[in-house]
Amino acid sequence: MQDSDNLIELDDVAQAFIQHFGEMGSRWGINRTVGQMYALLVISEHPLSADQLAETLHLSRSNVSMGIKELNAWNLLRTVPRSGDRKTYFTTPEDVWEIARTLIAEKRKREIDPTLSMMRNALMSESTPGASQYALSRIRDMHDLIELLVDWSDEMQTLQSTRLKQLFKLGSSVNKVLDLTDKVTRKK
Amino acid sequence: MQDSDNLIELDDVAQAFIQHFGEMGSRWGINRTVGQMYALLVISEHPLSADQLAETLHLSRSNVSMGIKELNAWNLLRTVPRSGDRKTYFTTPEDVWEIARTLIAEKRKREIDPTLSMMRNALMSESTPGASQYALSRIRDMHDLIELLVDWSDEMQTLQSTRLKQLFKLGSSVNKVLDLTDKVTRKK
DNA sequence: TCGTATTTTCAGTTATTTCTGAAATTACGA
DNA sequence: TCGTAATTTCAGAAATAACTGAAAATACGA
Repeated sequence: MQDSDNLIELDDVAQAFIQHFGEMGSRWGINRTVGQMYALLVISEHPLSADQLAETLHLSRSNVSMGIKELNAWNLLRTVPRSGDRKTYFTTPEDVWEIARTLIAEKRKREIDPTLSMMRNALMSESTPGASQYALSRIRDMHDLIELLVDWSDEMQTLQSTRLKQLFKLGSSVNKVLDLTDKVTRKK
Repeated sequence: MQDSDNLIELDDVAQAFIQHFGEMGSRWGINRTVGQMYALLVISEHPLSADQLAETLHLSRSNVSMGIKELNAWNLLRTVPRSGDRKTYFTTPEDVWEIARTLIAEKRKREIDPTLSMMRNALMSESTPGASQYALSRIRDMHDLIELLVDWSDEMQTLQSTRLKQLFKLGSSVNKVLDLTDKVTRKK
């Protein structure tokens, strides 16, 4: 079957959603077309083929191919095979919490870990003569803050979505719980 | 005093730190030179003039000017006037937690709020005929998740740094506290 | 295994962003 | 208030990123 892909019809809401993801793409560090592709896949009830993505979004087939590569590198796609059809169809995870987890993990890998390790490195060479003590202390502050957040985020990744939801809903009233914990654990 | 700015000497650690921020800049959605400028200011013990930034980092004066404008738009700079000197000198907040708070607030404003409001809009027009129910439900899921995180983040912003540190250190053992809270508050 | 539908690659083009020098503007000390 | 140091603006140049079509590679059904 070579060209019987049915073109996807986009209603106004879909149109706006896709366009927005395209425009925000640059701010989020992905390119326009990749943003649009993901947006379309998210709101599409059925898996789509690369051709359908290209046609619907008016992109070249090769552009879509690279976009898929990119999204795969981010672990953001699910592939759906169809028996008797050579094409591969793509969709996104149903659960938005799963998507969020993936995004956080991948962003961390790309945007944070390299920086952490660079800073760790700088702090190791503390012996290096000539390195400003002030600079090192700023770097240490930064390193420690980021490490704290990253470790915390790792632990959150292990919690179930329902638990996470509960925790986030709690918000700053955690404060009170902490007060309580303070008194209970009685760390001076 | 027109050209007696003393050039800043960069030791190896400083060099690596600055270069890294330059390279990561693109991933973080800022440009190379702005990243370098901020890195230098962070690890610099004393405030620096625009000329010093330009000289030290080998940037044109006009580029530095635009960089400062950008960093100001992000609320990431402190301006230090010097009596008897027309130049303005720049530095960053000392407290890395303050910097983090600012970054989070500004990123949210630029990268999340617009999306939230677009989605809210889509959900309002629920009456709009022709809009796919499936799409709307995915948008609602996404909206609710992001709103939850954003609201939580807002509340965190109100906590003191020490409290935040405590909370993040607690990590997933919050789980246990939650169990406890569950039992205490006895919400079915 | 063969033939072809499907996907990927990549060199070249187009679009976008970043950076610069020169000119205009601002603002401060004398 | 004047003169000039300091800063900003901006049009064009340079660098980077995104996108395309054509050709190569892959892989699946028959």
